Amino acid sequence: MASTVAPPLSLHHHHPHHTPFVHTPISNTTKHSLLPIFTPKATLSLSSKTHNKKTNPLLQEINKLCESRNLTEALNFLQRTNALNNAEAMGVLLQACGRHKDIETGRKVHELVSKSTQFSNDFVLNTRLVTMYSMCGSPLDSRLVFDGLQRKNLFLWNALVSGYVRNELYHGAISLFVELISVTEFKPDNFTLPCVIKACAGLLDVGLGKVIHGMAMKMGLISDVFVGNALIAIYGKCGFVEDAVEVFEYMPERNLVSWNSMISGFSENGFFKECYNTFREILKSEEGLVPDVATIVTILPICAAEGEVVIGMVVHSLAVKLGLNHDLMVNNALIHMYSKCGYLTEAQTLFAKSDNKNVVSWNTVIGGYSGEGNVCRTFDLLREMQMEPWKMKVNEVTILNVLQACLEESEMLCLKELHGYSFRHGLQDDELVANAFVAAYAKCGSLSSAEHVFYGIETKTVNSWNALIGGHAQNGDPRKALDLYIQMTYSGLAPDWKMLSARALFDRMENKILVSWNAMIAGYSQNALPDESLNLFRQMLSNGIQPYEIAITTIFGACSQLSALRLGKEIHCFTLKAHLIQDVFVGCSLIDMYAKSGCIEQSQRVFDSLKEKDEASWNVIIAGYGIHGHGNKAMELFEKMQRSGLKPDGFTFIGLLMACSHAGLVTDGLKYLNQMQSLFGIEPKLEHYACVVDMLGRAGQLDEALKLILEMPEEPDAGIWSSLLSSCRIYGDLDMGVKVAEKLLALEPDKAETYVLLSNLYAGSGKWDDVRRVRQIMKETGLQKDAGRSWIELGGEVFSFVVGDELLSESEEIQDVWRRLEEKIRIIGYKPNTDSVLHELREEEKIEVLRGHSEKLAISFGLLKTTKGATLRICKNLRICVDCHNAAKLISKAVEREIIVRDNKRFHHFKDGFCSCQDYW
DNA sequence: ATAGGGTTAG
Repeated sequence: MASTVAPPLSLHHHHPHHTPFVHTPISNTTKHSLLPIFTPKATLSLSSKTHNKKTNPLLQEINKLCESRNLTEALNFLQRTNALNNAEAMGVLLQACGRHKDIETGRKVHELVSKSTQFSNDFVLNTRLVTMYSMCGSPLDSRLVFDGLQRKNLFLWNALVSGYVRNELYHGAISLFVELISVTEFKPDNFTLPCVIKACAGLLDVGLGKVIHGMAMKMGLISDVFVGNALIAIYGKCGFVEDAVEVFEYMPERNLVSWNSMISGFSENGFFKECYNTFREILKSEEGLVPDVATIVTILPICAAEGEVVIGMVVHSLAVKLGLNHDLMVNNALIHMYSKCGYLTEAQTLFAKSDNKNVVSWNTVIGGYSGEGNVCRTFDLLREMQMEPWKMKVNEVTILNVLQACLEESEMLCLKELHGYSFRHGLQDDELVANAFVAAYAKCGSLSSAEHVFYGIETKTVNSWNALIGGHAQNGDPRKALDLYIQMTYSGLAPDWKMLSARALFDRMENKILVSWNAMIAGYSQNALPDESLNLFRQMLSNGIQPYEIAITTIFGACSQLSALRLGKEIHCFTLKAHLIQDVFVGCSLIDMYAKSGCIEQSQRVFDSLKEKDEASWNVIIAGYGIHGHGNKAMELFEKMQRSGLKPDGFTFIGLLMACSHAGLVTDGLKYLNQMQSLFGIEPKLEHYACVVDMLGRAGQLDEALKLILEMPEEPDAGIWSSLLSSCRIYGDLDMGVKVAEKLLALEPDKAETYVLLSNLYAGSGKWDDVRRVRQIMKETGLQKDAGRSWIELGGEVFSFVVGDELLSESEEIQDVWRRLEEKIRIIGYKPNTDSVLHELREEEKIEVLRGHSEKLAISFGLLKTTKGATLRICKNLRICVDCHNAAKLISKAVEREIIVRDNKRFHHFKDGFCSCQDYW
């Protein structure tokens, strides 16, 4: 976590990108005179009436009854006192009906009003009727009142339009507005426009918003605060912050709402520093602005999002000072802020102390615990919530928040329970809830459940599609995986699972297959997954749904997995056409895709083209150079990143340490591990230690690696031991290797990979008895090692080669190509290196085994199918062996081709007889 | 009489 917290409210200077948003106080002499000056037509002549209200005993009584929500009583009172003809009293009552959403009483009053000839044409009362109905959530009734009138005025039109907007009938509101300006004699005024602008905002239609903006200028209404505020709001919501700032800057008069709207707009668009600045300007403003509930409730989520608990606390104390902390929304926002910042105790205290709680309060406090994966506490609170005497009703946010807890620990049972629960509460069809379940099931490995929910969604949105595509991208195609799994069981690998139904098998799969058979499925999915994802993607397009950034990001992820460069390029073009290219997430995944497809230069180009670079953009390019073995370049970028004003985070260091590891930069790697904590205040996590252990191991410093494992504050996991074991194998340290293997097998007894490494370790030391023993164990337990496998993408199609593959129709041809190649490179020094053939075989047999290695097949096939000079890009599921590495170097020279091989860890660029890894991998 | 900004989830 960041160790430095900005001083409260005397905040950071502007970020270089954000400099346009500087608030300059408006000087009345300059800008003001350029603008048409708006003068309100209405004058204040109500003083006698308000006076009347205070002294008239009838009105006093009505007001009192309305205040205490006794609306029926108020109506009875009017009837008793024969005051039903008192327009003012009826008006007050209608207003109260609206305020308290009492449509029953409202209807009764309506009936009385419409019966009376005296009232039926009363503009004021009818306007109040229209408003009453819309406040009660029945804009249709408003419309009926409106349509029933012979004569209308602008007040009535405005009341109807605003009622439509209040009830989110945005299209309807805009239609009414069009009708108003085209067929009536009325001119929209400073009341009409804010409503219409809000309707545009509700539809996220900035285009129309700009049209209204233009109208406001022409009609001289632009200087109205309400119009200006509405414009600030729409621009902020639609991502047009610059326009919002412009409106704000040119407003001749501003009020607190204007400032609040600016904060909100900045926040919506991620300009958090500007939020604080604006907030600070409110506090020190010369007009004596005082923050209100809206201000507090807008600024707190920003502190929450940024983890700025110190600022949050300052806001908290300010709220107390202003007496706003008892407000429900403020209290909820405070609870949220504290829990998001990790101060759960404070959040809990505020929650417990407040005697005024609503669903949001409960949801927020639940969200605090679910966010940190506290399943028990989350479900306890959910139960507790419904035991409240007034039966707190759960809503879709409750489900979404509880769901979070299941996700953290992949709690499939909880997830299902929760799904059932949401059915019982009729929340299962909520768009967000349904999508969340698709994504959650997918994440927990249950793609079929995910699909089930997905196909049940009546109107699938972009997000529904994203959830399922994302699931496929992460887990592979579940149907095919299931088929594969059944095949496995029939081949005698897991006989006890044979009797189970296919569905139950699948349920077991979440825990078993994806973990235990991870390698096998990964091998399969690398072939099938991008197709599946892309099919869904195309289906989505043909359904007329425009992919958003997330879908694109997922597709790039799928391309990255396969090094499906052509596919990736296709989608790159698509993003250019769809104007999504400047999205930071898209940019980021694009950089990653190119890096993982072997085109680090393309990554750099995309990176350079990004107007806005965030931490993630830097992280991904640093990591990209890392897997390509360009350690120095990665370090250079790491320095540049800091100079650009961005702070490296945990992910940055993973990329950086990996880069050091691949390039053998041991000293630098150790330096960075130290600096992480001392200089940047980032606690190294297991992943970081894993990189360093890997780095030391690769460099042959096995003792150092072991020392680090034993000294690090976290419990080493299987990944770390496995990496050390693999280093022991490379450097032939049998003693340490055997000990490490023991550790590893205790942690993960079912992992074939461990046995293979161990067996290879024995083989490397010539201990063939032990090799046989290990292989026997594997046979008995039914564990199978992954076959070596390589892929090559040609013309958008993926060709896959398994070691010793003879099934391919071009098999003869390929072997022929290889024999000729072998002859060519023999002349320039190729000697088969049989050290990596870890079987008990005669030398000639070993050489024959070498010839069948999948990468050699893929290279041969690639040369056969491509034109002279074309670069070959090959993907391999395991580490490339010494012999293939040697051969590839020489081939690159002999046939003057660049060959790029991605193995399971990194890239090798073979060119002119050399490899980019400088034979260190 | 009619208007603008604001809490959880995404």
